[in-house]
Formats: sequence, structure tokens, C-alpha cells
Amino acid sequence: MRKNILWNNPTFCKVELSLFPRLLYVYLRQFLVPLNQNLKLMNCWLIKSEPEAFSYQDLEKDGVTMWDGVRNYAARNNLRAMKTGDLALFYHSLSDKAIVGVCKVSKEHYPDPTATSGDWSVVDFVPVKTLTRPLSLAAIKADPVLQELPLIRNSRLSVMPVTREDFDYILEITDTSL
DNA sequence: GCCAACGTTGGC
DNA sequence: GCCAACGTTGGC
Repeated sequence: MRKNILWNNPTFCKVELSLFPRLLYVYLRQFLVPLNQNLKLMNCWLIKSEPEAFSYQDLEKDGVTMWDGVRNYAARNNLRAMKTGDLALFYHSLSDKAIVGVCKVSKEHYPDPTATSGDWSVVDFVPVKTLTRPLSLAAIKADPVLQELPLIRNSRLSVMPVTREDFDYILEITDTSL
């Protein structure tokens, strides 16, 4: 009779051991990574755009953009919670399906001038940096560390919060430093 | 093109 | 206030 069915199971051991380095890394990071004091209290976000409509390259070209057209209450409330200086991951939906860059809130929320009715808001973003390597949706879904991202849980939400831990982790695994 | 997830609308 | 029907988004 086997004493320990789980750890004698080669499939289980293979999966568990492959996750271990990543989870250990996430645990140790809180001690190892010195936080930039200026960024300590910052909130992080993720915004989505169809690259055919407005891409990260367009944002770099324009220098600043008004994030208009949001017509979803949850997304609007997230826009309203943003503070000047907050950083946001820029995600290309549809054809690209990857996080491609980082942008920054340059102006906090104000009424959406494109709204003909209703109570809607915009913020202004400026580009910060293109990710060294884009992070694909497939890679995000395959990464056990990133399973709590709203991007996976609610694929329709266009403006969502991201934890500081996940934000730093995404910069780390894409070899991106700000 | 299909479908799942989610939000909105409107009848009751 | 509930719920069915419908529309939109976005992944596959």
C-alpha cells in the first residue's frame, strides 16, 4: 500500500514542482524588491483598446489622449477612482490580445464631452513606455500568478484595477523597467 | 461565425 | 423587485 498517493503521483509532482519557483518568487519579492517611495501609494490599472481604433502607438504619437467613450458604470467608476500619476497597463484587444505598454494618468476625471446624455467621465493619459516584450492574453491565462486579473474574470470590462503586485510582476516578466 | 459573459431594458 | 429578452463585447 502506498503511503502518500499525491506525492507518489508523477503528474501531480510535475505540475506542483513547476509552479513552485514562481510562487516562491512572488512570496520573496515583497522582501527583495525595494519600492520606489514615489510609487508606493500609487494605484494601478489596466485599460483596453482595439488597436484598430486607438493603439498604444497612437498614444505615443499624440502625446496625450482623452479616454472618452466609456459607457459602462463599472468602468466609469474605475476612471473616477484614478489619481494623477497613477499608472495603467495598455491592453490591445481583438487582433492583438496583448498588454503592450504603460501609460500614466495626466488629468483626473472630468465630464465626457462626447456624451450626449447620461453621467459619464473621462481622464487624460500620457504614454510612459512600451513593454520590452508584449504580454499576450494566452501567456496571462497560462500564468498561475495572474489568475486574479479582472481581464480573465471579466473579459468585457474595459477599465479595471490591477494590484501593485500584479503590475510589478508584469513589468518583471516582460523585462520592462520604467 | 459562434458563443459566453455581462449589462440594460421593459413587462409584469 | 424579479426576470426574460435583447444588445454588446470580446475570445475562440
